[in-house]
Amino acid sequence: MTLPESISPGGSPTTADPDHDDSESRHQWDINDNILPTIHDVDDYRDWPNGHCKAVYTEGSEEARRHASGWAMRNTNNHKVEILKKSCLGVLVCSQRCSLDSGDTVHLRPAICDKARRKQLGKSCPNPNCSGHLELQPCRGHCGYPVTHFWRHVDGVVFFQAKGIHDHSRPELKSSADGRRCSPRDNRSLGYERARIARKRMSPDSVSSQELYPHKLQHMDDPEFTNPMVSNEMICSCPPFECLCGAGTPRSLVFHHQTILSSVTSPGPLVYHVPEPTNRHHAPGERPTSDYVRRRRDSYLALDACGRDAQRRWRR
DNA sequence: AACTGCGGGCAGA
DNA sequence: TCTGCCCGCAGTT
Ligand SMILES: [Zn+2]
Ligand SMILES: [Zn+2]
Repeated sequence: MTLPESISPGGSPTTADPDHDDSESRHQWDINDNILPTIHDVDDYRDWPNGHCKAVYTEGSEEARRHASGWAMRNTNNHKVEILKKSCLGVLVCSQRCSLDSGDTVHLRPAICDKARRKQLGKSCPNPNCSGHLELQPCRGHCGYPVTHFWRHVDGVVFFQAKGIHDHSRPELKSSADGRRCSPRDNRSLGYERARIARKRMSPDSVSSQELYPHKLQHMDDPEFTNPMVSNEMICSCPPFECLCGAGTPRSLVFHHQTILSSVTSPGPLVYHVPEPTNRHHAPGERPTSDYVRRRRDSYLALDACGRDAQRRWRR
């Protein structure tokens, strides 16, 4: 497979370092393999896996046993008994994409149950100063389809594999969604009681703070990954390292994304979006590290075929 | 009432 | 054949 020339920034070397120890080299298996390797060391459970990643858990992990995730994942028919498959439901957002003065935005957790989810849609935005309603921002993180999670139990170990990069913000955690479900003040239809709603404060867990980010490169597999370019306003699938400087809104980068977004008719992974020059994602004057260059290239490779399919679909 | 997993069935690639 | 997705069923929380 060949890469577009422009992915290689500034003529930097793009040879991969075979000794580099990352999750991809640690997990040489695929969830569909007939024989999975004997596992010696396992991973700590993570709420927010993102990107094409794998993990091995023990059945001692409550979350792994329940096939849990921070993302709202619903069971889907895999036509395979051994492998449980789930797909992402996305996130509930305000139709007006409102934000508080603090910059907080709405990102409620979609109900897993179809019936319950239908009831959520159309309810008023929890922001007292907003007349918007809740709508579902679907996940299109895997070739235009929802991100999928696969779970497989073999001899007491739990193999986990994810496919796709979520193109939406994180929904609130299940625990805080449960809390609101049980809270009587939230059980009424928001259409009826606007006055009381207006007095209600937004639940702190249903909003996200947009802090200022230091110049720092972060991998999407990082448990603490937060990409300001993946927000309700902006969709960017440039994988997997992005600079978090300036709260993700350096003017040129935003302009670049808007240009890209307006050139496609349907949202989805924009895998051929190649910011140019690549070191725009770095602190001014800093060269991209060879690690950055290598992993960026690898991630483009991983998404290459998938992205081509998606682009083809959109053009029709 | 909602969550979770299962599996039949259908459609499109 | 593979994948996405809809639907209903049943057991659990
Ligand atoms: Zn709103
Ligand atoms: Zn998603």
